[in-house]
Amino acid sequence: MQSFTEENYLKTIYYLATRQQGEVSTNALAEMTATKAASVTDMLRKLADKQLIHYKKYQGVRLTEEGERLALQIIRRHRLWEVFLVDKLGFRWDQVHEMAEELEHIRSEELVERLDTFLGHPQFDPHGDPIPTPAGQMPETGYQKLSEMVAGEPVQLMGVLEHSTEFLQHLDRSNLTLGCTVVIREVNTFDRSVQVQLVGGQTVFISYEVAKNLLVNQPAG
Amino acid sequence: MQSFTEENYLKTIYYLATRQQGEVSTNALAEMTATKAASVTDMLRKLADKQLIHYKKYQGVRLTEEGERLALQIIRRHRLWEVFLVDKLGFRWDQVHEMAEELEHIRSEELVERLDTFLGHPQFDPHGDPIPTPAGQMPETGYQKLSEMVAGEPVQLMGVLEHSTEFLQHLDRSNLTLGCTVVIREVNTFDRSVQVQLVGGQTVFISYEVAKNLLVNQPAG
DNA sequence: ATAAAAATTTAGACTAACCTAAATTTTTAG
DNA sequence: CTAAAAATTTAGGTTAGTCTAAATTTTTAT
Ligand SMILES: [Mn+2]
Ligand SMILES: [Mn+2]
Ligand SMILES: [Mn+2]
Ligand SMILES: [Mn+2]
Repeated sequence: MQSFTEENYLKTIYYLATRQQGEVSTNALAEMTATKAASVTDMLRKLADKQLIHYKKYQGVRLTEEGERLALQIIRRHRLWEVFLVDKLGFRWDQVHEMAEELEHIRSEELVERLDTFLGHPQFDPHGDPIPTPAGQMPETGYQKLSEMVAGEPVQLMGVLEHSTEFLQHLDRSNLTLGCTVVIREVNTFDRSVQVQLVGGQTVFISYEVAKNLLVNQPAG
Repeated sequence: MQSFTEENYLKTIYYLATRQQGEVSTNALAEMTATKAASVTDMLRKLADKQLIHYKKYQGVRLTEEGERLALQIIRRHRLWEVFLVDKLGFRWDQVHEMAEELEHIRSEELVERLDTFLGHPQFDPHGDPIPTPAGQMPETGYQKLSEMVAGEPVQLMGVLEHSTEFLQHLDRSNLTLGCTVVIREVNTFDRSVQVQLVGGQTVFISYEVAKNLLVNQPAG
């Protein structure tokens, strides 16, 4: 049985590990959890004692199998609750993250499985993130960043890498909705901004900062 | 902003205050919260500092208006989540209390009001307990204990005073469901047990221990 | 009315999760 | 290959919420 805090560390270690190779550093964790490095060290020793992470002093940290299973369980709960808040209660996709941060810690296997059934076994959360399986597997998506695509291709907007209210509302104002198909008209070599055309014909300018955080796939392949 | 622990104390003070006259005692709180009297004293000083209770050393405790408002807000959340778990997720009425104990602390005004709308503004939780208003008023029910009724009257089973799994499952096995109408056939003067007849004709024997925890009203009046 | 019993508070300590400042180890740059 | 910089850990504290044991106040019973 883990505390809220321990669960949040596991989730954060998972998150950072998927965005880099090798071990996760103490400083990176301190920044993400908005605490100090000394506090992180304390917690790492505790999680290592519980066999949830591999930890050698000064060498960074990596989840054990059990630690990863727990992290994915928490992410599963987070994403299912987000689906509930959007699909059932009518919240917007930019409003749900903070509530899900609390709901993800409600501990009941049966609750989360019944919620999953109630929601119709969704595969993705409102931000396009895949929902881990009950057994603790993260589905592969094969999505690519819009910022890495070349002009000419039609792509479908599938997910976001940034979940802040500001970013999501910016997409709403640009008429960029998850699932929509766009054709890449031009990639500006100077600032790496992208110009895309929506199915309706509207042209949207997307800065590199934004394109970097948009996940797409190619409907053809 | 209160902690989980402070919220639980407020709720417990409210609960004990409605079941007796006068102030709530330190020992009663210690028993209900499964802590020790010394710990309760610490917390009472803290809640008094925050003006959530009236507290004079050795004299017991009473909620302030603000304290009562908060207590009722937490009870409102608890009962709405219980309705959600039973009506939407299909849990039985004897399974939901522990989960609601956690869910009641999720802090978002908008969440609870959207949940209320989603559930169709229910007036009662799965145990027949009235749901406080958003403004923090506890609706009056006028229900009476089955143990105080006399033979001959038809009554409707409206609520329970005991929420344990064992008690609720006992009612299920006795075919006593909320909302059902029964006629009181006999009240045994020796052990105060009650014999009632269901609409289908079945006769059920109810011990005083059980009858004391059943709330009914008289359909006529 | 007073002594014993019960209830309550105070004193002093513990744990989890955090902090700052100092010490240590690793990395980087000349 | 070393010295400075950066990262990390250790040392020593803090706060919330809990505990036990001792002191104090209130209640009860002769
Ligand atoms: Mn989220
Ligand atoms: Mn999400
Ligand atoms: Mn309950
Ligand atoms: Mn209830």
